[in-house]
Amino acid sequence: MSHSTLFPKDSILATQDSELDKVFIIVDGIIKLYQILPDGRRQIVGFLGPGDLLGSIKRNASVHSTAEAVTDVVACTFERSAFLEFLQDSPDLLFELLINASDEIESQHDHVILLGCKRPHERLAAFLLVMQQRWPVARGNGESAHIPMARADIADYLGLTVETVSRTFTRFKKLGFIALPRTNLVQFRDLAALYEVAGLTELPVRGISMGL
Amino acid sequence: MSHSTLFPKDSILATQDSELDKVFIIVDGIIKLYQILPDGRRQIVGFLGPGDLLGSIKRNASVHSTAEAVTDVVACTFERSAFLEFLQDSPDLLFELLINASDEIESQHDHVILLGCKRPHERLAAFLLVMQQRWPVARGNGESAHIPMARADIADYLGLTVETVSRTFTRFKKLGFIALPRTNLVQFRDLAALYEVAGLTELPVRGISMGL
DNA sequence: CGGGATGTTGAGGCAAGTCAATCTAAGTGG
DNA sequence: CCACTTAGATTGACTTGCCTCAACATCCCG
Repeated sequence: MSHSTLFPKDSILATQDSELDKVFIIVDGIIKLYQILPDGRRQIVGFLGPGDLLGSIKRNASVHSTAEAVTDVVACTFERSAFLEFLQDSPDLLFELLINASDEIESQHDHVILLGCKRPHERLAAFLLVMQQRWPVARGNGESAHIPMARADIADYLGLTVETVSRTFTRFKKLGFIALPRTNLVQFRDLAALYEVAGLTELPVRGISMGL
Repeated sequence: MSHSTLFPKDSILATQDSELDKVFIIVDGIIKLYQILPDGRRQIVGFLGPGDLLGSIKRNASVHSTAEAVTDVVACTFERSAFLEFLQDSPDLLFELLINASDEIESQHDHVILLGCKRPHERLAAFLLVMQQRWPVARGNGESAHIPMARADIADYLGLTVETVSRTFTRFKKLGFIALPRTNLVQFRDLAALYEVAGLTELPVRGISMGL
């Protein structure tokens, strides 16, 4: 009924505006969901990780975003038709999915607010804090987060340029908020300050994400 | 089990971060959903109109956005508990809601893309075109749209200032794309040009919106 | 017919984008 | 194992589009 598949880094799991007759549950790795405008501008609408769901529930299964593996990804693959049949027989799961979809709508609202009225340093601070909580990784001595995506990905997610993202990282370093032993390893030196900058008192607790 | 209520213009149907034990189905009028940051910045995350649904499905029914009537609103009101019971007994409706939630996620993706990488005139053009299709109103001689919300609402929805919105309206007038007999009546003079500017070939067809 | 709220227009500043150069890290092949 | 290559990240100089601030116009509503 389902089987596990390995998608190597940079491989495409689904393409913008094309049919997709599969539903994936991410087991390991990170996926980015993005759309590209005709002139090349790109917006990443979200990231998916272990436990998250990728695929359209709708009958006409056209997918609106491209899903690309940021790291090697292991995903559990279902045929969409089989997945839908299974759904028909278990209203509990159906309800569960609806709850998750509600959570996803809230997450997208957060993203809209981030893009609509926050400044670059607020955006990056919020991003780093969410990354830290969402996919905990092997930690060093203090609190730290592994950032699997490239600066360009962060930029396209936050609605900024790579240069601005890079400068903001440097600013955070100079302010003593973080340390950057490697480009993709953030060590938190002053979490309180980051929460302050991000305009958050606590991080929202949400269920699994649904990517489509 | 349910009853119709009139909410006068500017009245609040739900408040950010407070409990809401009701579920509304909008019968008439327009509602704006927004969040306000501690320092007063506001982002409108969406508008709801006839047929759209307002309220949380989750058990812990905390609402994350404020819902305010842009015009006089007539809404069909359900107790959330009763609504949930009714849902339990009709998996078809449950599935229907899941489809609508998927649509809503796509709409929010569109909004994210608009805020993340589009320029002011592209944002306004897209907004006007969506408004025209979404809630068709009594039309004049040519194609036109009634815009019930104030400039400040449009600005906060598009992530711009009122000044920029106003200037962009003026620009569209001068370019002959639209005419503005009244501030809230847009007559389309060159739809093709607006589609071009908005970067759209066709408008996405979506089901009802779900506001939470 | 006021008067306050809303919308428009103008002038100027600045934050973030653009362009360009440098630095770093990770491969790749001899 | 080390030189070479290349992609990614950082830093700097410059530009500009949108925001800010301010004045004025217009529209409602009492």
